Amino acid sequence: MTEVVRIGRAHLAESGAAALSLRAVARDLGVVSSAVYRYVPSRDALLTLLLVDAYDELGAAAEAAEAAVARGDVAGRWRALARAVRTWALAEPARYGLLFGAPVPGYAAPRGQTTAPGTRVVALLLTVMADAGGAGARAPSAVHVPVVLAADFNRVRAETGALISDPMLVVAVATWVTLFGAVSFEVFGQHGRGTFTEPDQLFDAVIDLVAATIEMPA
Amino acid sequence: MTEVVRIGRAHLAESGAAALSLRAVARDLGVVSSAVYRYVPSRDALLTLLLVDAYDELGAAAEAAEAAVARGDVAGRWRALARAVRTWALAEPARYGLLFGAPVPGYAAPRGQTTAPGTRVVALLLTVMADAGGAGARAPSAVHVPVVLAADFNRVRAETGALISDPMLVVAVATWVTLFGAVSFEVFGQHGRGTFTEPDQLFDAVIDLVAATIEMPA
DNA sequence: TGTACATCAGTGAACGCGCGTTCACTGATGTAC
DNA sequence: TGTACATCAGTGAACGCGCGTTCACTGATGTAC
Repeated sequence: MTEVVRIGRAHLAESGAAALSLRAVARDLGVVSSAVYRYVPSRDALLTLLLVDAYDELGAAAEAAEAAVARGDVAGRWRALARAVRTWALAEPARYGLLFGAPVPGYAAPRGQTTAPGTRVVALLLTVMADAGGAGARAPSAVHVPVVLAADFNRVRAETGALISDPMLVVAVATWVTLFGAVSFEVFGQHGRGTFTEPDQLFDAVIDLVAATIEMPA
Repeated sequence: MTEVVRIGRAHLAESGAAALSLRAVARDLGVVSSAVYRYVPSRDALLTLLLVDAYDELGAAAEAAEAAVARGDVAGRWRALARAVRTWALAEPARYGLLFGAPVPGYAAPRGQTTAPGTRVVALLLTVMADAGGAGARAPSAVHVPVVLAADFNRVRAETGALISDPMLVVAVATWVTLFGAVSFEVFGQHGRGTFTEPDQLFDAVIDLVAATIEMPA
C-alpha cells in the first residue's frame, strides 16, 4: 500500500469523495502540491486507486469471514458474509460510501480496473446461494420469474459459473439488496434520532429473516 | 415553490449536493452572487430547503399511489408504494441521493425541519404492515425477536401509533431496507455493466418476493 | 579511484478558476399624510 | 394631487480562501567507464 493511498483514505474519511483534494493530500504527504504528480497522474486516478483499494479490502474481509464457517452450514456462511460487510462498512463509512453511495460527480470509474474487485462480494454471495440450492433449499413457491428475465439470468450464470436456478437468483438479488440496504441505512444514518438503540441485534434479526426466506427441506 | 428551490433542484441534478454552489444558483437566477442572500440565508439553508422539498415530493408520490389501491389489497398497497418510490427515485436521482445517499460532508440536516417530511414514507409502510397484521398476516415463524429489541419496538409503536407486533416490525424493517436497497442499487448504478436489461421486471420480482415473506392465512 | 553523466524526487511560481460571505450602495416601488 | 419617507430587490467590489495542473528548475543519488 503506497503512502498516497493511505493518506487518501484519511481524506476520504474526513471530507468525502467529492471533496477529495490532491493539494490536501500533498500537504499531508509533506510535499509541495505539484510533487503529488510523482505519485499519481491525476485526481481521478487517485479516486480509482481508492476505489479498488476499498473494494479489495471489503472483498477480502467478506471472503475471510465466510471461509471460516463449515461448508455445510449455508445459513451460517450467509450470516458471516453479511456481518463482515456490515462491520467493515461501519468501520470505514466514507470508503463504503465511495463504493455504494451516490456516484462522485464528474468521476466515472474505469471499468477495466474496478470491475473485478467490485464483484468479489456478489460472487461470494452467489456461491453461497448456489450451495444452498445444491443442498436442497428452494425459493418460496410464490416467487414467479417473468419470462423476460430468463435471458439476463442465463447471462449471469454464464458469466459467474454459478449453478443456481432462476427463482433462487431472484432470492439472491433480494438478499443482495437487503444486505446493502440494511448496511447503507446504518452507515448513512437513515434510521434517525436514535430510533434503534440495538443496531447489532436488529441487523441480525433482518439477515436471519432473509435466510429464513429460503425453504430448507426437512 | 420558490424560484431558488427550482434552480437548486437543477443544480443538484447536474453536480450533486456536495458541489451545490450559491454562486452558480445566483447565475441561473440571473442575479449577482450576493443577491441570492435575499432568497436564502446561507448555502446550508438552501440544502435544507431542497431536502424538505424532496422528502415532501417523494412522500406525496408514495401516499398518492398507495391511496389509489383498495384498502383490503394489502399486497397491492405495498407494491404501489414501492413502485412509486422507485419511479420517483429514477426520475430524480440526485434528489434521491441527497435523501438516501451518503451524507453531504460538512452539512447536518436540522432535525426540527426535516424529521416530519422525512418520515412520511416509513409511516405509510408501517400503516400497510399493521393493516396486513390486522388482516391476519403473520411473520414467518422463523423470526426470532431478541428481548433487547423490545424496548426499541415499544418506542416505535408509541411514536407512530401503529398497531403492529414485534415479529411484524422485524418484517417491516427488512421490507424497508430491501426497498431502499433495491432502489439505491438502480439509481446509483451498482448493478454494473448492463447485467440486468429488464430492471422493471427484476424490481417487481424482488418486491413480490418480499410481500410473499408474510404468510397470509388461507 | 575518479570523473562524467543520467535519473528522478521534490521545489516554487504561476495559470485561471470557483467558492461563501460581507458591505456600502442605488434606484424603483409603495405607503402615509 | 402632491410630497416625504420607508421598504427592499438587486448591484458591484472586495475579503480570503482552496482547487487541478503545468513548467522550468535544483540537487542528491546512482551508474558506466
